[in-house]
Amino acid sequence: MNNYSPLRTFVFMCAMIQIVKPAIFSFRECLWFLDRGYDDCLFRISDGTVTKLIQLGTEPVLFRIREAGDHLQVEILKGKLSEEQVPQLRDYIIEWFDMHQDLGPFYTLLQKDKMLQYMPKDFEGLRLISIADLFEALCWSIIGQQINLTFAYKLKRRLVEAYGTAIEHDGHVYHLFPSPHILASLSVEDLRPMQYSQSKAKYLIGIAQAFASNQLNKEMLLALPDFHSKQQALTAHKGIGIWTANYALMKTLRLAEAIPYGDVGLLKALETHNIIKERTESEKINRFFKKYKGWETYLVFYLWRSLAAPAFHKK
DNA sequence: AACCAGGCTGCGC
DNA sequence: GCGCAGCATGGT
Repeated sequence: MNNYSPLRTFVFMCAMIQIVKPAIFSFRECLWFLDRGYDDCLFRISDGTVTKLIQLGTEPVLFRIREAGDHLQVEILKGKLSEEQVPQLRDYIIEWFDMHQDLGPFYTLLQKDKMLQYMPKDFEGLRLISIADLFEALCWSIIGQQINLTFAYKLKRRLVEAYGTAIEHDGHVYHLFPSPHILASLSVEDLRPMQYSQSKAKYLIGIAQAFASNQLNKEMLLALPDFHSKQQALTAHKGIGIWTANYALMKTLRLAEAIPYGDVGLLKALETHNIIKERTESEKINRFFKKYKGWETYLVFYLWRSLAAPAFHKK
């Protein structure tokens, strides 16, 4: 074997991965956002670490990330990684916390803005947390349509606990988001008892069927040439409007132009920062976002961050 | 107890 | 193409 690498073998056997932190990156800020008072069932935050279950091969893998000096340290708690899966998990984490971006230019823009110039200091190092799985992102945004987030997280938890693969570790249960195949086989009546509305249940099952029959997937979207065609590929499905499509394009493909227009959280934040007075001032909103070309969804994410309860706001 | 919530569809113009 | 009613259900 001429490609034998002692270091790589060592890393593999210890089931430990290290990722160097980029500049302007705060693991603490990212975890704070993930844990900002809601009850997300797809990871667990504790003592400055986050623990999550994912599926890379046939077996689920449970991993935990902690901060250690200038890098993140990833520990495998359950399951085995093949040698090819080590870099896959690395890439997954880098994508999850959007570690490739250089936030410098974004902060320069924010500093020019009287109302937002506090953000680079107060939210320093916060990254746009992504949802790598397009199916999960779409389901989550459909679940979140027109209901408050507390309730939305409850609905998600019921779905995940009923249909997602679960493993237990150290007294805690960890879940995978249910596969399209499983959700595609459900009927509306299966979801009604979980307080899903008739239409929401229908939309979710319809999207699951589109994924299960391979009419829709992330690769397909990536292959489309421009933003508009990606958006249309999504809004072609029942239950996906502009808001839902853009939310998914923001969280999964991390596209800057995927502004979730009409989002009540966004509108509220624009009001509290005196950027608009009425929620109907769409021209004003467009003009505002023009100043942030290339960083629109990052700005949306930071505006969402600004909505979090002041009690959580770090000094 | 009214009003709101990280909207969408279908209809009438 | 645009505006708007109707929807469905828990939170505050």
